Amino acid sequence: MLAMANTESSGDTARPWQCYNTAYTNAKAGMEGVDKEKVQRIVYEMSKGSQYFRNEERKEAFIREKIENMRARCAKLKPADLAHYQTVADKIILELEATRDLSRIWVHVDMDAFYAAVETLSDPSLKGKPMAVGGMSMISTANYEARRFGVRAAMPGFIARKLCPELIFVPTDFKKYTYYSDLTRKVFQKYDPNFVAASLDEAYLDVTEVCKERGTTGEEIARELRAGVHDETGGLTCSAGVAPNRLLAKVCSDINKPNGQFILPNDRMAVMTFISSLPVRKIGGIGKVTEHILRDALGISTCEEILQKSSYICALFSNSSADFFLSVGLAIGGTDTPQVRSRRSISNERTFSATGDEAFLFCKLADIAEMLSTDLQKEGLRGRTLTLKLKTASFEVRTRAVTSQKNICSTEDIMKHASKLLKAELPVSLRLIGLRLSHFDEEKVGAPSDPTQKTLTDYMLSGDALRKNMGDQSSLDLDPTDHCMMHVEETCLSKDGHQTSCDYRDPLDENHLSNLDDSKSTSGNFEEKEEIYESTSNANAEKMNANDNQNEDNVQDVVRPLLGPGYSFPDQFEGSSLDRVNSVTKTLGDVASSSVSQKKFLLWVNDYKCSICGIEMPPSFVEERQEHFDFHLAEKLQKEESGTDFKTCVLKKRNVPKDHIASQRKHKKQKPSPKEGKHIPIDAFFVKSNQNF
DNA sequence: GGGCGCGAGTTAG
DNA sequence: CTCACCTAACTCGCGCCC
Repeated sequence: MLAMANTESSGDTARPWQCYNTAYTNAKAGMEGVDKEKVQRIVYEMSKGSQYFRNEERKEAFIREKIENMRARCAKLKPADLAHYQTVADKIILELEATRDLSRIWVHVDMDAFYAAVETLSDPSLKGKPMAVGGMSMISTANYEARRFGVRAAMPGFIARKLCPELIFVPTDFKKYTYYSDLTRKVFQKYDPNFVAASLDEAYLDVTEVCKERGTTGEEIARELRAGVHDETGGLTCSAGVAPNRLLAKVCSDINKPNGQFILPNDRMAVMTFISSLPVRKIGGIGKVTEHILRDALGISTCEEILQKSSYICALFSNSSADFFLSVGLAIGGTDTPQVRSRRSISNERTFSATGDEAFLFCKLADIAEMLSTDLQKEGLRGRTLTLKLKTASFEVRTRAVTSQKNICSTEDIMKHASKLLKAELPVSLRLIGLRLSHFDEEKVGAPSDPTQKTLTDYMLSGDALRKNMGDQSSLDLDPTDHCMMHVEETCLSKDGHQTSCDYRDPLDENHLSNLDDSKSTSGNFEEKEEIYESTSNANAEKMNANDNQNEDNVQDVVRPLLGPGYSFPDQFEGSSLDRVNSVTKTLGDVASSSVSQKKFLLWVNDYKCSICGIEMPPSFVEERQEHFDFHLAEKLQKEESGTDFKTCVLKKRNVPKDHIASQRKHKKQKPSPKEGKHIPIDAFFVKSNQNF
């Protein structure tokens, strides 16, 4: 964050890096004694000039402006206003104080450099050497040896290597961490059967009862528990914080990291002394932006100062924010029995090298839709609001949402809405696409969310990161689903999920047209909905299966005749074999649904626009080959093929009675199809193997 | 003026 | 040799509609 006061002459000239602070230039456990200035300088040198850096600057400027506004508002406050806000603050403080509960003993357990420690356990030769779990583009965790160089989680690997050239990179192995996490949880269970798992390597335990039963202290319990974790896991260490509430316990577990513990007694005086000198940044929920705002707008750095400036807090922030800040100042946190909060949304996103190739983007979108659908089915969730997230080549993030009348969960339904949203943004050059589903079906509320950490790790598991870190070969056998949460009953579960989802989706499909009409009349969200029709004819599906075994020799042999003269063929498809053709005939569709092993092949058709291998085809191309599009790719096919080395092909086909099309067209803004009735336009379809172009 | 939908921003690891 | 900065879930505030 910018250390300089906003109005002062900028220090850019002398030491520009001092102004460039990212999340990971902040001190973390194990980073004491790090040459912070040197780290900052290197991070700055590596970053400056990049699109990422420019975007960071843009964000910073925005925050500075926000702070400037707040300062202006502060300056305008008259003594009478301040007196008013002081009474408001005092009232809130009294109310909060009344809720203070010092009767519970909470323990926050945090594994030390968890992923790195697990990796060292399975490969002892790593011991004592600086090591990071992750790859060149992102690091998940660094061990303590590496942290001494300033390397830490959420830092891009190439910067980490610059900071520490000796750094050993170990790829993420989620399965392993889940296994060890389960071992630690077995230990937690003994002290609090209702413990709250915050992530794979963190948990909160209410040990009040255990302490009573055994007539012992939180300190003793923490010691015993840590020893238990160490034994059970065969050598992993953890740190613990013992305090009267979860907010404090979390802060405390960080104090004597690694392999240590800190106890804050259940005594108001002790608690207040502890909190008063604590920097606000140490509090969970206060990140770099909030820290910046508190410091530069209000001159607040420690928790004590929150209370001292409580009138300003109430004057500047919303009720809920003010409540939060004041409770932090009072060191009041959660002490209740953990209410298992059901998740509110579920999402999936992927980063790739920035491109404006629409075919590629739709292909990515389909991948993400499928992954999201898989996750939804795993959890048995359906939701109404779909949000598309985009990150442009310049790192600007956009989100676009739609809320539909019915709950959705299938890949098709997701794509139906997602492709609309994406289409509206074209043309754009993107480096990330994500999809989120929220607004869940009420009947399914209460499903406990899996607190498993799915953050940096997931990125490491995604094809993109793997590809970057390893050769093409190795990513072939990496099916991301392999690494996903290992429920023991996974297979049965996912089957059930599938079944149920089909059960309720199929009737909807039958009513598809009327559904569309309904939602159209009741909601303005789907103006162009009429474009999309699906048809999943069983006859066609069977036809396809009958021809399932057909083999093709070469991508080029299939595609070249379709391209006709005048189109060049990208080199990278040279010699690719079409060994997994699974459609009826040698049509475009076949090519599309084929896994072109090792090589990415992509075909996209949309409103008479068609591109093959990134080459855009003229409208006549599709028109001339109309018969080739007359096929369906049944979902069945996807299911059968999932788990093989290629992903999926989604086809949206317009296949409705002529008169219906005509009536729909009336509402359409775009120009009607040139040969109405004869044509069967296809909305979009995609294919991919696991490779980059 | 409450509820809802959407978009942006924040946090954590 | 070079290149390379993530992902999930939440919260807040605004604008719209009844």
